[in-house]
Amino acid sequence: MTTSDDRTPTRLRHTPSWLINLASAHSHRLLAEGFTAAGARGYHYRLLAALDEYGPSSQADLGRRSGIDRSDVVAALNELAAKSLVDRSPDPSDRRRNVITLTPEGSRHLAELDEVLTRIQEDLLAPLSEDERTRLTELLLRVVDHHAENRRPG
Amino acid sequence: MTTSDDRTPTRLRHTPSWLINLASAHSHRLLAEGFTAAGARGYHYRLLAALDEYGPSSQADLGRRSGIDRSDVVAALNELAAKSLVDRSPDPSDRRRNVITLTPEGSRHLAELDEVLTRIQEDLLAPLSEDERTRLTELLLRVVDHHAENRRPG
DNA sequence: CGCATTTCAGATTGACTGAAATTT
DNA sequence: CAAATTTCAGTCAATCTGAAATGC
Repeated sequence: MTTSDDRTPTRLRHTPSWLINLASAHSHRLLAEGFTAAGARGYHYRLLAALDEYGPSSQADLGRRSGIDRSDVVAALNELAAKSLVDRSPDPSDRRRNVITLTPEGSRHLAELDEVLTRIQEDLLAPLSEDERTRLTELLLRVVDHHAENRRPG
Repeated sequence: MTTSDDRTPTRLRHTPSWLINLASAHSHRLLAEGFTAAGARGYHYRLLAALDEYGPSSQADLGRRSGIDRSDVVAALNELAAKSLVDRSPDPSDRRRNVITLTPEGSRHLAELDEVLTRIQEDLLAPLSEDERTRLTELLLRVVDHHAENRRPG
């Protein structure tokens, strides 16, 4: 990123996909700073949040719920397990699977990251009023849901 | 990506940074498909658009205007020059610089990519009315401008 | 001298592909 | 047998860092 200042090509300046991308870049930078300072990255947060919300899960389920590719779930869980934030053990009821469980340290870490995330929202949406934030969220949710629906295999 | 279906962690489902990121992922995927089919990628479009709008420029200026790192400008221009979409020649008035110029083929290609981009907007914002699209654009523009301002050296 | 410009070599992150081994 | 799961070995685009060479 680093643009959309007054000299950005005008054809882009009002193009939704461009603005979304820029906004995403800003949000991404803020998140990366915050998460790095807390010793994590985006994939870690998403996996921990999914685990917290759904309880112990197989890696494939975690991937589906967090929107992370099966293959990247493996790598990110390796990192989380190395820090004892999750536990990985074979599922006795289906020996293809691992059961991933959030550890107490993992929960604590997730709480930290939740705070980071909350702080980032404030920062990211600073120029908008409460009402405007709500409207933006609602509009984005509809866009996102629309495309999510048109992309489910099942 | 691939989520925000009904099973996305609820703490994320209404989090603006998450929604922005998901929307960006969708838009990114659509753009990548469209641009790849046209034999280009994002950097190419941004450089061609900046050239079209500001006329012949140095690489450093192009980088500032398109928001692309100096170092990546070099690589992307190599690719554009190899396809004769831009011309690169030394600036006689400042021999540190190259002058990059859009060729007629480059203009034609840019027109193609503009069409792709227009089509993508339609696709991306399909679930929103005209009014809603305008509101979304306006809200995003304010967010983006806010962060752009707080990041200019000059 | 300090500064701007171009270039190269490299790293990182997020997203994704293909294929193998195992088990259902 | 077909299908699901985990894993590894890669690719790719976008972003950014550092350092060198050249010229202002």
